[in-house]
Amino acid sequence: MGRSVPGGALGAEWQAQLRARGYRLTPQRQLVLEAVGELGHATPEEIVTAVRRTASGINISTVYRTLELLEELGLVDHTHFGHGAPMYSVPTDDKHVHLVCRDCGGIEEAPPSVVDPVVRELAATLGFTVDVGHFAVFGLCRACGQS
Amino acid sequence: MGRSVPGGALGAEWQAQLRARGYRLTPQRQLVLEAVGELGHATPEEIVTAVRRTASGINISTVYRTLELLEELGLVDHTHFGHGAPMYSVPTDDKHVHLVCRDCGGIEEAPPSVVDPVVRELAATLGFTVDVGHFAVFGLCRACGQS
DNA sequence: TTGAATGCAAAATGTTTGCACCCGG
DNA sequence: CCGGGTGCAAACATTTTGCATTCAA
Repeated sequence: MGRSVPGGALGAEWQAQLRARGYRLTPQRQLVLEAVGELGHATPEEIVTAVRRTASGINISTVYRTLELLEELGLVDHTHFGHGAPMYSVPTDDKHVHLVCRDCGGIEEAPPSVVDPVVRELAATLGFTVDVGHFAVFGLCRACGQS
Repeated sequence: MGRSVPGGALGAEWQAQLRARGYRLTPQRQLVLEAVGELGHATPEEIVTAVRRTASGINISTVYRTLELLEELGLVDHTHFGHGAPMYSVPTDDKHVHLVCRDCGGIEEAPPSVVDPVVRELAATLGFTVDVGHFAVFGLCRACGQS
C-alpha cells in the first residue's frame, strides 16, 4: 500500500523548500508527490493515471518534469528494474533491497540488513556510498531456480 | 578491452549448439558474437556500429534478434544500468559487480567477492540465486560523494 | 505584472513487428 | 527446394524538447 504523504506538517516543509529554491508550488506538483507516496512504487505512466483521477488535464511531460524536480529536491527517488519504465517512490518508504528474477520478471524485497557487509566494504575500499533503496539484485527466484 | 571470442575451438562449440537446436549459422550471428566479445560491454547500437565495419549492410533489428537468440543460448548476457540501453557482454568475461554513480553516471567495477556474503544469505533465506554478473549497485562514487 | 510552469505537439531514443526476399542446410 | 533469417519500413514505448499560453507570487 505504501505511505501517503501527509498534507500537514510534511507538506509545509517541502513547500517551503520549493520556494526557498525559487520554485513555485503548483497543484500538479502537489498531486504528483501525493500520488507517488500513495502508489508506493510507480512508473510515470501509472502516476499520470493516478493524478488524472483528480486533475484530468495533467500532461505526461509535466509528470516527467515534476519527477525530475522532486528527485532533485530529494522528495522522490527512482529505481530501474531490468525492463521498461523506472519506478518512483518516496525515499521515506521503508528501504529495501529489490530482487529481480530474470526469468519470471517478479520482484521480491529483502531487508537492507542483508547488504550491510557490502555497503561497509565498498565504502572502505572504494569510497563508494551505496544507495540501499536503489539496490537492485538480479538472479533467479526460488520458483524459477529449480533447475 | 575485453576478451575476444576465439574463432577456433570455442567457435565450433557454439556453432554445433546452434544447429543442435535447429538454428542456422549465419555470418551476422558470427559477427555479432565476435563484436560482443571484443567490445566487452556494449549497447546494441555500439554493436551494430562495430559489425558494420565488416558487414556494412547489417540491420539493427537483426542485432536485436541475434542478441536475444545468443542470450537464450547462454552465449551473451545483458545488464541494465540506470539510464538508456542495456549492455551486452559474453558471460565468460570476468564477472564483476557494477557500481553506478547516480550523480556523474560513471560506472566502476568491484570484485565479486565483496558480494559473497549477500549471495549466500539470499540463497539461504529466500532461495534466491543471485546473478553476480548482473549485480548493479547504485550510489555515489568517491568524487561525487564529497558532501 | 512577469517569468516559471504547463499543455500540446513534435522529435528523439530504444525496441519490436510484419512482410517480402534471400540463403543455409 | 524449403523454412529459417535478414533487411526494410513502419509501429511502439518511453522520454525529451520547443513554443505559445497560463498562472503563482
